[in-house]
Amino acid sequence: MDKKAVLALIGRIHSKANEYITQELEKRGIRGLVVSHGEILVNLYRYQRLSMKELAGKIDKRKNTLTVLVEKLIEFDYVEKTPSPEDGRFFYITLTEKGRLFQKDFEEISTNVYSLIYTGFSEADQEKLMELLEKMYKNL
Amino acid sequence: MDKKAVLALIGRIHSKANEYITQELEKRGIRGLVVSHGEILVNLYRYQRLSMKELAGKIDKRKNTLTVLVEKLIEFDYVEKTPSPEDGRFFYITLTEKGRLFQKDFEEISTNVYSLIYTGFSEADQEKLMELLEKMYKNL
DNA sequence: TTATATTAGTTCTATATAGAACTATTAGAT
DNA sequence: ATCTAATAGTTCTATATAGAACTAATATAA
Repeated sequence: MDKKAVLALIGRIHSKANEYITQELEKRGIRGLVVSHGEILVNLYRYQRLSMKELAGKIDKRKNTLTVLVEKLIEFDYVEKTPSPEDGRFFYITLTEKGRLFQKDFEEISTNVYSLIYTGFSEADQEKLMELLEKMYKNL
Repeated sequence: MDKKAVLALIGRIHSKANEYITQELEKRGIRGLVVSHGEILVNLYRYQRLSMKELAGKIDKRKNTLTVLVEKLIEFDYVEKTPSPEDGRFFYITLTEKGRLFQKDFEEISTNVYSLIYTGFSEADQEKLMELLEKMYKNL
């Protein structure tokens, strides 16, 4: 195979994986959300409370994109946004009860997608792949 | 590093690489085009004449997306579209003179981006990476 | 031969995403 | 203390992308 196809391949994996995850979300009745919304929620499961800027950093998207993504999560009642009392520029995003309710689903989907993509991969392969991709990312 | 970060990493590489390529295009005065347009042109450099459906297959995008992408390439005079005389359902996309003129630029950009991302990679690393990514893609 | 199915492509609509310009708030310099 | 910088976030606009429904043309089956 042509080694010059690696970027195309990465793009295809990216979009196929997103497609798979979106389908898994729909299977569990989570409609209208895409992977980026899921990444936001997963970060909130881990950190409980994050500002817009922190979230943007975590999921590697611009802050205006975050505004749109979080608006949707608020609309669907997964998260809420409250202004910081200490610094009027900050807004804190936290999970609602409904948001917390879906934690298990998101964890299961994550487990499923990883066991799918890593089918046939040894531990060493998984580590090697991460190592090479990290090196590639740092080159960019 | 968490092996469960591989999809996020792939997404980041994908978008960083696209960003880099778009910047390289702009440096050479090619404005308004993104990587997908470049992929179309590169396929036309190789195959000269392709139908919309064939192009969609080559760049792994839906046919309605192709319609939009090709419209832009026509608008900027990189390609032209002519109906097939044999089968009225097909349209053939071919390069214009201006399109051919930029072949060298696209090839240089491709060479540059690959020498960038593969910095510090041995031949064996490059092959291993392709092998692992192909396996991952087939799993999806 | 004619009816049906398939195929190539477009149109319409929705949306994630980003760039640019903007507001509002806080920090820093003098 | 006041002026300027920086920072957090939003709004506006543009666009790649896809799903669904559509048109037009060809292939297939009866």
